[in-house]
Amino acid sequence: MPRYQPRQLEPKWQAYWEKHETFRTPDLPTGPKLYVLDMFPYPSGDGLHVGHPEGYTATDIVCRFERMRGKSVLHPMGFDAFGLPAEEHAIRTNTPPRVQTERNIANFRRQLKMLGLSYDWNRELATTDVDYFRWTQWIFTLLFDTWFDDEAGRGRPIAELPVPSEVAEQGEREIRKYQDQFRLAYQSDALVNWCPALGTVLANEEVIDGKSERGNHPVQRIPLRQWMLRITAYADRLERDLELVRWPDSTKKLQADWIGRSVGAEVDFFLGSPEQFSDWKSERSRRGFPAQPGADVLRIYTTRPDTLFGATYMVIAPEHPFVDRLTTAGQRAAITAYRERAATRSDRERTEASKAKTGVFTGSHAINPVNGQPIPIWIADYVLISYGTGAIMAVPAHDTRDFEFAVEFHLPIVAVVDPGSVGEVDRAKLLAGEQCYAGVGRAIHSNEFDGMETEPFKIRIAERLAAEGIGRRAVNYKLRDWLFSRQRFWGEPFPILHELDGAGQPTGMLRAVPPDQLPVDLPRLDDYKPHGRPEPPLAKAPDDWLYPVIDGQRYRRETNTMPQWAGSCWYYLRFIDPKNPQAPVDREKERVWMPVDLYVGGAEHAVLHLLYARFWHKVLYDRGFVSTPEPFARLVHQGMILGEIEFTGYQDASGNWISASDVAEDANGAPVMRIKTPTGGAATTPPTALQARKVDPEQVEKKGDLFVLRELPSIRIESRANKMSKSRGNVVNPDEIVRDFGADSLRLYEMFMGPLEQVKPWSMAGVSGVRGFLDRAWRMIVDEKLEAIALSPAIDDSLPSDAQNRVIHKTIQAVTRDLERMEFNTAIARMMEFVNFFTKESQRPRSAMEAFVLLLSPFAPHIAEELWQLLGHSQSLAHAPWPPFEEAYTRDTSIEVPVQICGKLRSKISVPADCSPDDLETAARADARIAELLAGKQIVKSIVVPGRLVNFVVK
RNA sequence: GGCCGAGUGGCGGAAUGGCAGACGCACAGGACUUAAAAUCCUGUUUGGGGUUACCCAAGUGCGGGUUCGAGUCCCGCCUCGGCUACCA
Repeated sequence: MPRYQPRQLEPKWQAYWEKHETFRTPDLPTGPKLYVLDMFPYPSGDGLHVGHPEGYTATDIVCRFERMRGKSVLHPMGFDAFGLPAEEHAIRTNTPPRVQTERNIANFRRQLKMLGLSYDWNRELATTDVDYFRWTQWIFTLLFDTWFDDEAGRGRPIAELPVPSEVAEQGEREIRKYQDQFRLAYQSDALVNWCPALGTVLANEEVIDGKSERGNHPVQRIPLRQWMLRITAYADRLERDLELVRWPDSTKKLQADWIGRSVGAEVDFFLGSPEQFSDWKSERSRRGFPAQPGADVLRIYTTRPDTLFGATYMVIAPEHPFVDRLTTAGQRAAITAYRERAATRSDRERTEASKAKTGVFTGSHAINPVNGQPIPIWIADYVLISYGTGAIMAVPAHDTRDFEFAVEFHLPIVAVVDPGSVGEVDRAKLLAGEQCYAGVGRAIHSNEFDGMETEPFKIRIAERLAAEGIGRRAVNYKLRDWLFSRQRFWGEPFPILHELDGAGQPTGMLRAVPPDQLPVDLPRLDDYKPHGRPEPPLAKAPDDWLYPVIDGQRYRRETNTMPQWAGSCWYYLRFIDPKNPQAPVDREKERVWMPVDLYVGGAEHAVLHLLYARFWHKVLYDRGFVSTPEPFARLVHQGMILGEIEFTGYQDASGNWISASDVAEDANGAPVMRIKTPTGGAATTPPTALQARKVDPEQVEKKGDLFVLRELPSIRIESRANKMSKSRGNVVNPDEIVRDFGADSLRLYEMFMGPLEQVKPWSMAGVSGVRGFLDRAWRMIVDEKLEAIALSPAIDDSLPSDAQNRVIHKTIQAVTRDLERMEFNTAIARMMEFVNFFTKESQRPRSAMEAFVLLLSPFAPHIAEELWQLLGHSQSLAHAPWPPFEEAYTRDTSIEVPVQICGKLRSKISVPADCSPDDLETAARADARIAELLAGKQIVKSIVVPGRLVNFVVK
């Protein structure tokens, strides 16, 4: 037999690990703890993708390595199993979504186990488990029970919310209504993205170009009662605490940009006549800036209060509540038409039309508070109702959007910032209103502020506005509250009850389901179809589910369900204590295991999942249920794995090759002839459609930087790796790789492809390459010529020679260091060098082979266990100590040092490793070749770097 | 448009500012074999020179700069990829 046969070996060891519970993690760590987490997968019907094992193998290697170094490792896996595909399947087949979901989970579990990942499967969970979502619901009730105390900067129980006495006097129901306005989970009538085809409302981030992310269906905006989570209350802390975590800078920046904190000022523009303006101003001076703007002003938000003198018009969002009031009779028809169009216009249409600004004059004016000038008020959809105050002052000279709008509608442009001599700005054009400049400079046309630099001016004018009661400093965030409800069946039901009156009508009073009555399980339905109305499928539930009676009071259950994000917001906590019936997680266990020390997952979750989870974590922290301010101490993103590199050529309808340099893409991304219009004018005929053809690598050759057809070198061929997709037919299935090469080869290849975080193309030849390495490693230890399994005759109990010791200890050192840095590809290269060396050795000491097997084991655990057993061990190596290296053997006694003349390599000398700089220089001068080249030259300078090089600078 | 990342042999990639191309793939030649597969050995950046050992020159997307010395640091571009998009 004994060739290396992963197909027999791998199931054997997987069964062994399972039987011996090799990777069971104790409830509490027995040594230094390490919590390593993968982003758990959505169990789709397609099964695992080769992208999954990339991150999973990386974390598995870290876990196996650290276990051997004595750490108590928590390494769990689960499934993010709510979601639309299962529900769509349920609708098609009229089976409960749970059925298909569990089938998919079983397949994912099988595939994950097939990879030999060292999870503690006793901790497995799915977000759809009733025992799990019971606590998701419990956390929702906690959000419902929490308000954000701005002064303390943290969430507190709603019972501690100060209630104004005039409210308290009106009794219990008024108090509850008052409290409802401050809860972190609240209801709101929001304009939502209603997708008729999916029968659900989507979050903004699930809508791409006006189409649903899933299915690409059209989306409309309609108002609907929705559950919202007040994530904006935590915006400041979510941004600030990014400092506490070791995450990629790019991800931190993405989150900070998404939160989008900006500091500026709110300013009130007077809506009365110029004659009343001075009265208004003096009244404001007396009474100060009101917390809520009255009807006599239009309140705007700006980050550039220094440009107030350049405000030549104002714009309010089409949805702004003042639109009706500000519209004059003559403008009414135009305004109404514009508002209707804006309401029905999808985001896609807005995007496409973004080149040209649109808007309508209301007929009204407001007065610029700094100079008393009346300026016109317009409505336009480039101003968003949901940001700031929904109204802006337009400063066309210093804001590109305002500039485009002003040019379009011939509005005045007044420059108030002198850029001085900034590179690309034409100062004369700016002053003439022909160019826009958004940068900083020195104030002009700003009365007594002329000459001030932008930054001090901002501070000065803010003080002035505050003193005069017409403005105040303000902070805004791009982040919006989180639209948290979905009109679907397959999600966590909200643990919320709507109180009903005697006639069965809602009273508007809410209560959370009491904790002892959780979970609220999903009811069985006759069918799972959405009805095309924005009313959730749960409204079709049987009455005994829908209308519970508690303490004699009849209620209607909330019929919305939570979005898929909910379950992934806290799963990392449940893994610590997955079976706890009393609490989401035991506090003592939480305290010792948290935070997650290493979290690995795709960069596509850089914003949403990671931001939502941090938000929930902070609420749990404020309420005393977790002990760390941040959940994920360190984050790493694995890079995407692309398909095999493909050569693509293009042909026209008659089969003539078209050079890739002459190919462009049309609006749909289809290849067409590039239109050459030397004058830059628009083409009159539509471009010729082309066919993309896969070209055999044999027919292609490299010419300079490009690839061309071998037969027809004038034809350029595209060479690139594409995203794996069903439609392209370049998806690699892990089942096939395991079948053909083995799980160890798949693991090893995914790590050997390149740095973990980089995007990399798949290559089947590469997989067989690492398989070749495992074959060689096997033959280094096993005698494969024999029928029975036996060690290679080269293996004995001798002590390693000096040369062997150097290889052994250098390899241990390098692999250990690379693992600590998560540089897996170079660690594998070092092990390959080890095998290349030792297969040439006729005497292979057992101790050396054992050290190698231990080094290999985190990467290729099955073959390593098998070899470990062959080397005479009866126990799994999973907890064997990591081999140490001896410093002395990692240093060579004699080293080769390059000698340069004027930075060019001219010779190499061999010297003792501890050679002094003086001796090194002497040895370099003594080298025959160097001496010859130095003869007759004057040495200007000698650079001697001990152990590295010698460089002579000569004239 | 903005932000982030990446450009090194035929390919994936390696290189604390110090010998560019480790390791693997692919390819070529050789050994073993009746033969093939498998395996083992040797070679492979480009151009030029030499009988061999070898020597010379150029070379990490492009153009500058810092330095004794730059794939690596700085400035300015180009190309590709990802994310994002009127946030006042």
